[in-house]
Amino acid sequence: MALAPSDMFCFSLYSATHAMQQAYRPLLENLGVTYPQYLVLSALWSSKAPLTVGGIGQQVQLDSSTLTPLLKRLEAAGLVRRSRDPKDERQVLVSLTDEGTALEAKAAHIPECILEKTGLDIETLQRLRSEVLAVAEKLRAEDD
Amino acid sequence: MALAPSDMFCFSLYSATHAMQQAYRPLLENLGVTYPQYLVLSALWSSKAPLTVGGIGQQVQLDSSTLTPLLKRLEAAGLVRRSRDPKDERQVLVSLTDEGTALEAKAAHIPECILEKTGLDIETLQRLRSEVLAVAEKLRAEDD
DNA sequence: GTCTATTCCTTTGTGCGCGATTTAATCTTG
DNA sequence: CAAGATTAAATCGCGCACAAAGGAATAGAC
Repeated sequence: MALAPSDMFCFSLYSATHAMQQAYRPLLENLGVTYPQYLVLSALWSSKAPLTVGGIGQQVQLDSSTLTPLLKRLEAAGLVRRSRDPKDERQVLVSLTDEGTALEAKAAHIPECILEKTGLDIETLQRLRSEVLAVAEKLRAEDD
Repeated sequence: MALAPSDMFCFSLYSATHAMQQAYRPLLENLGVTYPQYLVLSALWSSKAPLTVGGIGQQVQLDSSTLTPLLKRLEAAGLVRRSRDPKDERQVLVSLTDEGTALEAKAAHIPECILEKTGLDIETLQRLRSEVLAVAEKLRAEDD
């Protein structure tokens, strides 16, 4: 394709992200959720208290126009509840149902499966993660 | 969010890919194309001969169900032509119009803009690219 | 207290991205 | 050459992803 180095780097991210989601797909199919839904559930699993839509958005870097329909699908699947915060009726509190909480156990083996599929050791993965995340943050910072 | 290392790595890819597309957005807006459309055009720009839908798909790692509508939009924008290959009527040949060819010049500054936004030197970018691409290929190979 | 600005979420519209299926052309095998 | 298999695109349905616009609740300024 003869792209410039920066374009090639960006395409590698783009391409790897798709390959990564394909790797998750069969594992998540058993849980009946998509990769973005899994990210949202992960945020809820590691939070004792309910989270607002905006709070979830900060963690997964998605805005409410993406999250609202996604959360409605999770609600329709019986995994989360959505309710207005009585203290501030602008906010919507998202909490796990029993079924949503129980799903964490069924998802417990996923990270190890993914680790295996990458064929990398944890140290390399962590180094790459921090390098990639640094680029992401730099790009977002440039986005005046 | 307290993810496992492999999950954190995958999330970094996911997150960086979105940040990257946001970085391209203002640059591509001037050309009137999206990031995936830019990838398809890049493939055509560096090919002297017309490409088939499948050939483009190999380069950008997308299948025909994604490319067909994308190519129709590029055609509607007057940037490409689509025609059945007379040698093999199953295939569709995609070629650049004059306007599509001319767009390459208007896109010439993009890689340098992106390079600047990342704040990285070319060597680091190339190393990261090859590491990320290696993971992508490993994941796709695992996808029996 | 009222008026305005801000914040939070939702809605709408467009464009990916992909699994699954369909259609049409070509290849294969007997 | 005819019948079935294979290949290339297109189609359909669903779920992101995000810009832009809208509505409801709160916060701030006076």
